[in-house]
Parts: sequence; C-alpha cells; structure tokens
Amino acid sequence: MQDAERLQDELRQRVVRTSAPIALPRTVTGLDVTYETGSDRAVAAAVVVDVASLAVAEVAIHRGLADFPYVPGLLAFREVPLLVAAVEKLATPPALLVCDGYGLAHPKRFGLASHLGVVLDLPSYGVAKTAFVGAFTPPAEARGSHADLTDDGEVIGSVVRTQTAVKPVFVSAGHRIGLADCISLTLRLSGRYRIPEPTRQADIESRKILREWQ
DNA sequence: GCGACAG
DNA sequence: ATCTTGTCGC
Repeated sequence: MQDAERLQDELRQRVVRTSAPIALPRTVTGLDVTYETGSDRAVAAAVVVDVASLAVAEVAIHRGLADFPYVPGLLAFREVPLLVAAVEKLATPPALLVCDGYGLAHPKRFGLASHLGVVLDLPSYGVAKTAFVGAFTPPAEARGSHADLTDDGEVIGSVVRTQTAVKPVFVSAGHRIGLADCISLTLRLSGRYRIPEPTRQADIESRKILREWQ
C-alpha cells in the first residue's frame, strides 16, 4: 500500500500537462474493466473507435486476476496492469486513450487516466460517471454545457453535459492533452448516450466476455 | 476525530 | 465494481 503510494509519487512527476491543442485523431481507444462478483477475476477491454463514424474498428480483450484491492485514490494499481495487457493485444496503435475514471482530477493529480498515459506514453484522459474530488456548480441542462471542476483554486477538470437533461460526466486530462480538447472530444464521441462511445463499448465488450467466461 | 471516497 | 425486473417516458 505504502509501496504503491511511493511509486505513485514517483510516476506522477512524469505527467505532461499542456493546453496546446492536438490534431483530431482518426481513432481513439476506450478502456474499461469488468469484475466477477465476489472474486478478483476480471476482463479488460480496449476498443478502437473511428472518430468520424463512432464505429468500432477493433476490440482487444485480456482476462486476468486483479492483484491489488480497490482503494480510492489508488484505482490505477488495480486496473492498469489489466488494461496494459489489453492494449498490447491491439493491432491498431492507439493514438489517444479514453479511460473510465479520473486523470488530473485526483487527490494527487494522478488518477488512472494519467497513470496509464504515463506508463504507455500516450495522450490520455478520463471520463468518470460520479464525483470524486473537486467542487462545481451543475452545468446548464443543454447538451454541450460544461462547468469547471475546481480544487484548491485550480481547474482540475470539467463537468460535462453529454446529453440534454441527463446527469453530467466528469472529464479530466490524463497525459499530453489539454482540458479543452478533452471536453470537445467527449462531446464529439458521445452520440446518443451519456457515456462516450469508446468507454461505453469497452464496458459492453468486457461484460460480454465475462459472461461467456463464467 | 468523523465522514467521504473514481471503479 | 456488483447484487437486480419491470416500468415510466422521450
């Protein structure tokens, strides 16, 4: 546990924060992990989605055992090994990773998305479904509205309304990408659902494989 | 000290 | 995360 925190403190120094816009990638890769009830058996999925059509271009799966418990603030130690294994099975080299969870909007400014981005040295960001750290005032009801997520006087992320009158998602930069790009990409990748297509498909695919496995 | 706490 | 069906509503 203290070993993990020490490693986290070391890795966090390698995060690259930027506000420079990136070129729109042709594909993005969504990641998620599904667990078996009452055990640590897990399925990680990496799904490549075509940005223009939002169609799934490739799916890679890794089945394994999560060897670290879930501890708020240390989620990366539970999921990163499984996610890296899934990403390594892809034939398509990832251009940008979209994670289920937080990036800079983390107590140590080093959530799962930042951790994975640093480990794989790829641009990354996170989209979380519930609040974790930071304060915000709810964004307007219209799709596309967003409000700053702030902590200690700094903007660490954004609360984004991906569908009108639907609970917003929590977006934060992970590594080598600016928050503005994370927000616009999240909206571009959210077609008709609350969750952007890459992580939504990763959730669907990992659940599907877990069902077949059991 | 107490409560909260991504997935 | 996961245990869990139908049901209301756009």
